[in-house]
Amino acid sequence: MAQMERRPDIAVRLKAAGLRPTRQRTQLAGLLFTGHDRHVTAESLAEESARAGIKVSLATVYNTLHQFEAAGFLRQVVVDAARSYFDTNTGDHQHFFVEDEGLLIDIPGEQIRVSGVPEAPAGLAVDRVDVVVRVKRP
Amino acid sequence: MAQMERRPDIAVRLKAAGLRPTRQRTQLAGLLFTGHDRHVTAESLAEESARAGIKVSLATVYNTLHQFEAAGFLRQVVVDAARSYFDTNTGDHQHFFVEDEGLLIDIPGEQIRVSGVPEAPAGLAVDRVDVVVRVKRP
DNA sequence: TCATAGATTAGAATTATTCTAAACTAGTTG
DNA sequence: CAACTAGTTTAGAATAATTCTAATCTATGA
Ligand SMILES: [Mn+2]
Ligand SMILES: [Mn+2]
Ligand SMILES: [Zn+2]
Ligand SMILES: [Zn+2]
Repeated sequence: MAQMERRPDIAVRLKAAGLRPTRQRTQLAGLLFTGHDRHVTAESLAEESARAGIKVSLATVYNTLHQFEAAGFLRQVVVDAARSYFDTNTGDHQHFFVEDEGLLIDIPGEQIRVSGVPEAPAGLAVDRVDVVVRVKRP
Repeated sequence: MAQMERRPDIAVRLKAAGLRPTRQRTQLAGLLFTGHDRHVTAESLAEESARAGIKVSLATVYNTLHQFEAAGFLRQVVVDAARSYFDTNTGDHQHFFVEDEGLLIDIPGEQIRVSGVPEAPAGLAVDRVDVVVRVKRP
């Protein structure tokens, strides 16, 4: 869902995914998909919504994040045992993770290469290859 | 902590790490470091301990896993938002993660290569590069 | 054997997330 | 437009992994 810039467009895309363009979903999509790619947690998106004057419960933020993920608008990134991140960039790319700040930074997919991945164990197929470059203050 | 096979050896290594070789720590180390490398969760290790007749609380399992990690005997692997895995293989290697089963399988470090990792953002240094190959039933 | 710093533990607390079930609303139908 | 209803939102309860508390134990050196 690269450019979900315009509101009417948002409604169309939500419908196409079988999701009613409710006020909450439309406004959350507005935060998430207007402008550049972003990485959010349920908590961070809820806080941002509150600051933006969007009235939405935390339960709905969770529901919406999962629905957007199922629709392919978001993808989950597992880097921290404590909380889940959602990424508006669903294309092929990887991440720096700044552990102390809980901050994710994109690494373009073309830039990084993983080779020598062995064949998947019998009966299994590779779903995706995730690379996390953990960085710290030296 | 590649070979912690003998009990006397375990005590020595625990002491070297500033940890008293208590019954619980010694027995948990016996489970973890005897034989091949393994991947455990707090829950799985607690269950295994119970089956083995080791009397230890879940709180102590958590404490011990974290102390062993701090001592460099274990390392944490973040692959699942729901729970934390600990790996007795602290050397350079990567993982297959079988999502449906919650199973981790080692990929030797020499086998897999990551190239094109961009320079870390200003003020930060690369701590480690984690690769997770997520596999599924096709 | 004592003293004591360190360790264990039951149970309470915390935290992220999910669930429940009641109130609401978008979209359809008449 | 009014009525209907399936889908949605939400407060609050529930869950589950993990951590904390503070009371009881134990490894160890004197
Ligand atoms: Mn989920
Ligand atoms: Mn949790
Ligand atoms: Zn990203
Ligand atoms: Zn491993």
